[in-house]
Formats: sequence, C-alpha cells, structure tokens
Amino acid sequence: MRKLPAKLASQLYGAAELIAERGLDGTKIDDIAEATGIPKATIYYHLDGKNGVLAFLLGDLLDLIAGEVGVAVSTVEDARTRLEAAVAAQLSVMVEHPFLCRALAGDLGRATRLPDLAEALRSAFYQPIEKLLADGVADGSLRQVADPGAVAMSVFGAITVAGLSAAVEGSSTGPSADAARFSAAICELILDGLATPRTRDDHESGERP
Amino acid sequence: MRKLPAKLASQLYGAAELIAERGLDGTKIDDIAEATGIPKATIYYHLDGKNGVLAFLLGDLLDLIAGEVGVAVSTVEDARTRLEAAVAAQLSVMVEHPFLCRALAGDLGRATRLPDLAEALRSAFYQPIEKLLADGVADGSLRQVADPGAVAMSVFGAITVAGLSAAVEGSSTGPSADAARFSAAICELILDGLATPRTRDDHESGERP
DNA sequence: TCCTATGTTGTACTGCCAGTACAACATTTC
DNA sequence: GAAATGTTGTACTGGCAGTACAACATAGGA
Repeated sequence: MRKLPAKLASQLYGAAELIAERGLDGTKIDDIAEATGIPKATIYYHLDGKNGVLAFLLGDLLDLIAGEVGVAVSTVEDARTRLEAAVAAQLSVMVEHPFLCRALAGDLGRATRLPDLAEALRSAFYQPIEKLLADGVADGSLRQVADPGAVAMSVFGAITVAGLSAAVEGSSTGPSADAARFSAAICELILDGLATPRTRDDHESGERP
Repeated sequence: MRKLPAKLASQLYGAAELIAERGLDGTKIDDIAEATGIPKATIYYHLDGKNGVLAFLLGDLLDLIAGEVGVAVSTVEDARTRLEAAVAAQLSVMVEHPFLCRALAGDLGRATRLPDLAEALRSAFYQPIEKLLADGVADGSLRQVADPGAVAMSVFGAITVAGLSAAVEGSSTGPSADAARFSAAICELILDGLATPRTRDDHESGERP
C-alpha cells in the first residue's frame, strides 16, 4: 500500500484541488476517479478508500515539509539562525502546495484521526520547533522562557496558521515572494516581539507626523 | 431557525463530546438523537440536519468568545494591556469549552464552508487581534511592523493553536490555571520575542553557571 | 370551551454513495 | 507460455442522511 506506482501517484495529485475545494466529504470517489483519470476500481485496488487518498496526499506533503525543515535545521549555525531557516523552509513548501495545505486545513480532523498522519503532522510541524527552542536556550541564541512547551506550541501555531493563510490566499507576487514576506513577518514577531522597545509601562501616546 | 427553545439548546450540548470525539462524519444523526434525548424528527424540525447541529454549537462558542474578547478589548487601557486581556479572555473561554473547541478544530473545514460560521470565526478570533495591533501602533504601546496583516495572522495562529492544544489536552491543575499558564506564555512570546536581549548577531556561546 | 396555530414525535420510505465482488483482460517475469 | 501481478468495467449491497406524513400535544385567543 506504500508501493503506489509513480504514475498513479502523480495522477492522484489531480484530486488535491477537488478535495481542497469541497472537503473530502463533498468529494465523491467517482469525482476523484474522473478528475485523476484513475478508474475507481484501481483506486480501491491500491488505496484504502477515500481516507487512503487523503492519507497519501497529506503524507506526501508532510514528508516534504519534514524533509525541507530537516535540511534547514541541520546546519552548524546557532539555533536562532536555524529557526529562521526552518520557518522559511516550512512556509516555502506550504506556499508551493496550496491545494494540499487547504486540504490539510479543511480535513484536519480526519487527518488527526488517521494514526500515521497524526504522527507525521507532529514530526513535520511541531517537533523541529520544539527542538530548536531547546537548542537555542542551550547555545544562548534564544531566551529561556517560563513554559517552553506552551511557547513551542504557540510558535508552531504562528508559523502554521500564517502558512495556511498564505497558501489559501495566494497572491499576485508569486509563491516565493509570499513565502519570504510571511517568513520575515513571523521571525520579526517570534524573535523580537511586539512590545515597544522603550518604556515597559505607562506611556502617554506620542503622535507621529 | 435561530429560535431554538432553551431546553433543546441545553440538551444539544450533549452532542458536543460525541462530535469532538468522532468528528461530524463519524457521528450518526441517530447517535446525536440518543445522546441528547432529542428525537431525530425534532432535530430536523428545528435544525438543518447535521450541519445545523454543528453550526448551532460552534456559533454559540464563537459568540461567547467574541463577547468575552469584546469586553476585554473595550477598556481604556493602552492596546498592549488590552491585547494581554484579550489573549487571556480567549484562552479562558476555550479552555472552559474543550469539547466545542475540539469539534471546531476537527471540523474546521466544514465550519469554514458554512458562511455564517466562517464570518463568526473571523470576528471572534482574527478581527480583534488585527484591531489591537493597529491600535497599539497608534497609541505607541506596540511596535510598528513591516507587514501588519501577516503579523496579525501569526498572532492569531499563536493564540488559537495554543488554545486548542490547551483545550484538547486538559490538565491536572484545572481550566483556569491552564488558561493563565498559556496566556502568560503567549504574551511572553508575542510581546518580548525569543531572541536573547544581548547581541543581535554572531555570538560565541557563553555557558551559564 | 372549542378552534387554530404551532410544536413534537414515531414510523416508514427514498436516494445517494462508499465500498465490495468478481470476472475479464493486460502486463510483467522467469 | 504459464503464473503472478496489476488493471478495469459492471453490477451489487448496505448504511445512513434526509424527507414525508400522520398522529398527538400544547397554548392561547375568541
């Protein structure tokens, strides 16, 4: 079942847009068969029904993300720099696969109920972040926080939701520009924060010209 | 259809756990009928099928969140302080309604495909944040960032994902402690960031005793 | 009190669609 | 060229959402 011939695999991607648009429930197997050109009987021969299709598509996406992020994380730089690279890598893959991302977001519930996918999700998205934050504290490039688990979860959320929104909306400037823009915004947020550098309490507003 | 009698409304909440656990697809109308004690025919008399049930439950949750956050945001404090209050409010509601949150997360796709809910989602979660960030720049309590839209989306993601994870996991210390913990972690992250306060580039690690 | 509007519920039915069964045919491999 | 493996059309089954409807309940207004 993990031996899906390359040709079928590539055809299957034709179903991503459909699923992204209507959700898996709104998509009939016959629709998938028609959109991909793979006969229904063949789909069932190789995959475990609709869930199988979803699992295959999302599994691929998650592997891709985990791979790219893995590369970005494996340099000799300090953790803070690697964190920036990881953010950029994750966003770049997401922006390049908008349909898969939308399918993932839309059928998140189903995805997390498929054991393989739940694990893949975790290792693609959450774990690298968690590790980088810990590394950063160790090498001094990131601050020690009171609740590392909660912070890692928030960082994960910031990146992932921004990525999904970027993937969903698309833009005029093309995918790589989008990825760069969001990536910069996220790093600005999670590294430097939003508080004004000045006083940390009580300030009468000063209008700017 | 928005006139659901109070008694039925309260019974309907009995379906939240079911839906959270199995997803809406995995939940049969007859299961809902049995779990809530409302006969199937009555459900169909008042609501528009399964989607109607989901819409009712989540609509309620979102109204609640929007309400609490609205209160937190309407004080005379500066935007930074109100942002902290909004984070706390949102998390507190989420943590107190774990089943509804799980249902929301699991059936996000369906939810966003229901027009009323999509709008409610936006106004409960995203919009208050967006406004606060703008206010903060205006009153000087928050930093001006290069891409406010992208940053607002990331902040939204940080809060929401953390809230979902808090709601899903639960804990031994009770809901209000959870909310406070996550709330502190998120504010620490989005206000002060994770970069070490020291040098902003190039640092040979310095071990701490 | 009776009459009407509105709500409540059981029962029976319809239609759609995921998934299965299987036989016929194709391709590969040795 | 025979056996194994893969491919596909066709026809069927079962489960469940949603509907139809009649019987019954309740409330309120005259």
